[in-house]
Amino acid sequence: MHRGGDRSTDPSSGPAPGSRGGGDGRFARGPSRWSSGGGGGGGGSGSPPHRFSRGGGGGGGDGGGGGGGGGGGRFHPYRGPSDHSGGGGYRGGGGDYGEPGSGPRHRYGSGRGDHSDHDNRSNYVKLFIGSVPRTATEDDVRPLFEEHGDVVEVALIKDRKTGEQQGCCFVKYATSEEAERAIRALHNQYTLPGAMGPIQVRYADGERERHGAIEHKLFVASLNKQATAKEIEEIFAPYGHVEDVYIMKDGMRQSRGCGFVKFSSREPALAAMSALNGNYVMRGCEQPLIIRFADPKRPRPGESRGGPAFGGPGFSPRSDAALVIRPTANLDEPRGRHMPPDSWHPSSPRSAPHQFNNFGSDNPMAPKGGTVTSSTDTATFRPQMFPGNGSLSSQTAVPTSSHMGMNPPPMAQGHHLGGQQIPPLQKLPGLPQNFPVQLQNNQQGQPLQGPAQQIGVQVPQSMGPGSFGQNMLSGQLPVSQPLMQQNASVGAVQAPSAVSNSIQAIPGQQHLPSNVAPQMLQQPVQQMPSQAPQLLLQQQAALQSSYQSSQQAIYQLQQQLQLMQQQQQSNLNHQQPTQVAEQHGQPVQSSTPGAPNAIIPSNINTIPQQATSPAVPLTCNWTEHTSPEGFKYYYNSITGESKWDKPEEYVLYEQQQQQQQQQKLLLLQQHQQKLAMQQLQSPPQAQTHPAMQPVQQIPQAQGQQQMQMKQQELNYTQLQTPGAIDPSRIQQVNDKLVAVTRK
DNA sequence: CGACGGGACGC
DNA sequence: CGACGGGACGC
Repeated sequence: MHRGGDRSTDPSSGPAPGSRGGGDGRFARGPSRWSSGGGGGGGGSGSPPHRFSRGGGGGGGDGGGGGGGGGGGRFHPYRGPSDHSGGGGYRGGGGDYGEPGSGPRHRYGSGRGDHSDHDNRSNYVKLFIGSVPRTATEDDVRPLFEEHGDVVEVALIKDRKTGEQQGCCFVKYATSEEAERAIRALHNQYTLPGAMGPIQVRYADGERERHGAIEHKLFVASLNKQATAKEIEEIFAPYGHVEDVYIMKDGMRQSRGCGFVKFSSREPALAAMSALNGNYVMRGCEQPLIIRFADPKRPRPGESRGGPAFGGPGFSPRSDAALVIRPTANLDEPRGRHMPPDSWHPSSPRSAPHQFNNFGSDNPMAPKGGTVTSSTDTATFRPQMFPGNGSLSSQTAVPTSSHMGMNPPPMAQGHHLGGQQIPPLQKLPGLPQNFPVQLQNNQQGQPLQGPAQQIGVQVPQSMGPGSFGQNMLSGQLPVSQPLMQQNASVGAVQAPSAVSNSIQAIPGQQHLPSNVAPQMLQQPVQQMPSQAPQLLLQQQAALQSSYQSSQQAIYQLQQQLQLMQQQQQSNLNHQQPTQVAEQHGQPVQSSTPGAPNAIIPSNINTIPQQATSPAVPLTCNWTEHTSPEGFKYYYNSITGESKWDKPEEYVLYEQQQQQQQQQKLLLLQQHQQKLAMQQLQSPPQAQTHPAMQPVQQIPQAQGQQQMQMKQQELNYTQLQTPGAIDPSRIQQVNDKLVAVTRK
């Protein structure tokens, strides 16, 4: 489906044949796992060479005899050096591959598998490895992968006719855990001798449906053209595991200022987008990042395979962009038609950041060579807020959709991000030069510029790879978990222990999945009475953490809700469809407040046609899916019917979900506010620094007041609308919450 | 403003 | 078996 060759027809994408000098520069570029278009970005300045000889490897280097050892003393980072039982393992060049030594699964028989046990096929996970030099031998490749699991097979792909190697190979592991580990550890991070670039490690065709079929790719624009992929990754890493970063380059291999960032799941992508889009200004840039879900790659004519046939659930979109492409039409396009395949590039009116345009971050660019520095000081991060002339007056008629709101439910996202229904921009009165908080970290002496109402806040880099991002990946919090605890647990992940775990494994940062500047790993609220700037930074970090956990937790909630939907839909017969309502102890039904909707016979779902009454459709037999081409459609699990148009029942269902979600968000965000206030109220001994006080505390105090006021107001607002909640109302409330929460 | 990576997926 | 109906980026 999506292999490197996709763009082979694009002449501009091809490198000038001779111009690259054999790629030596890239060879030395270092183990960044990120592709950076064609060119080496910052060049190999100072970055250590690819990791040929590694710790325990012994034979990692030139292969040759190294491989023959059968992995004897090979270090296995994933299970410790001493435990290598992979007996038999690999022998030199022979086709005789060892079986997974202690593999938990069935054996596949030695050598080739029969059709008789085709079941077992699925027990091996095949990876496709790209950027393998044609001259490479198995000895060159296998040791690399042995470090991350028991390699069942390495197969260099040869042209069937000519017998020439094709520059890629397959590696099979027995388990997807191993495969996943290898991908994370090796993709774009290791350059084989003679290769033009780092190896590409991904699930092979066919495996992709089982693993990693879904990509969650963000298109990111307004990047600093000097930025390296690594720096970009650091910006996004706090929101989740960044799988890949690609910087788009022009013919001269200069950055075009835009690129793609891939997450491994949707929530962190959303979280990152929500937090950064329109808010985060890279150093040297005048515009904040623009972030959207990437358009799907152009659907190539004739590619409908690659996924299960259309018509049922079970296949997955190639990109979340699908959610954006098509306006979710329940509001103004009830008879939504499906868009023709030509419209993959809807004119993309940007969700113009109505926020602040003047930020004093005209810092001189950092020297290119210094790509190592954390991007901590390379950006201005502007949390989203609304201008308030000091007093977030209650009626900040907040523009509802032109800005990247906090977290509109997925359906609403389409409106925001798709840009197809963006109302005319509302000019916000008095865009604050002084107000929102210049979140800067440049410690190089740039004073906080504005009046006293500025708070420096640290950019999210402080979290490190082991923080909540991964938490989110590893699993959702139990649905039944109370909100507060959820939130607490999110915060807990930020505990220093979680972070330091990742530290200790870093002798040289470059071998980590994601780099963390060590200095950033301090506990945000660490006690350090000595230096005022430190304290400032710590407070900043604390604020930032709060903000981030907000994002994270909220998106976890969204994820939960999605999960709940799915569960409700797929386990109709086994599950109480009313957990959500019960959880809140209050009816969420709009038209029937107080109705006993907590007791819904599950068989109501078997008669969806009659259930068109908005009364009680807490579940829905229709589920939303996305075709391989990225179009949404709807599938009825009972009738097997599928249709493009959004069924009425589903619309209602969505509205309910939205309301429920809104409730949760309100609760969560209120809690966030409390947390934030706590943080503000007890800053770590910062008061001893008179110079900092005016800057820090005045706005904080104001913020508290505002927050409290705002919270009351919000509560009120919510109380006013227990029944019919219309989407725009929800959005307004939500936006207000955003404004408050982020303060 | 801007949109996809070098080619490459065997038996 | 068979497969997408019309128009189409204009201020």
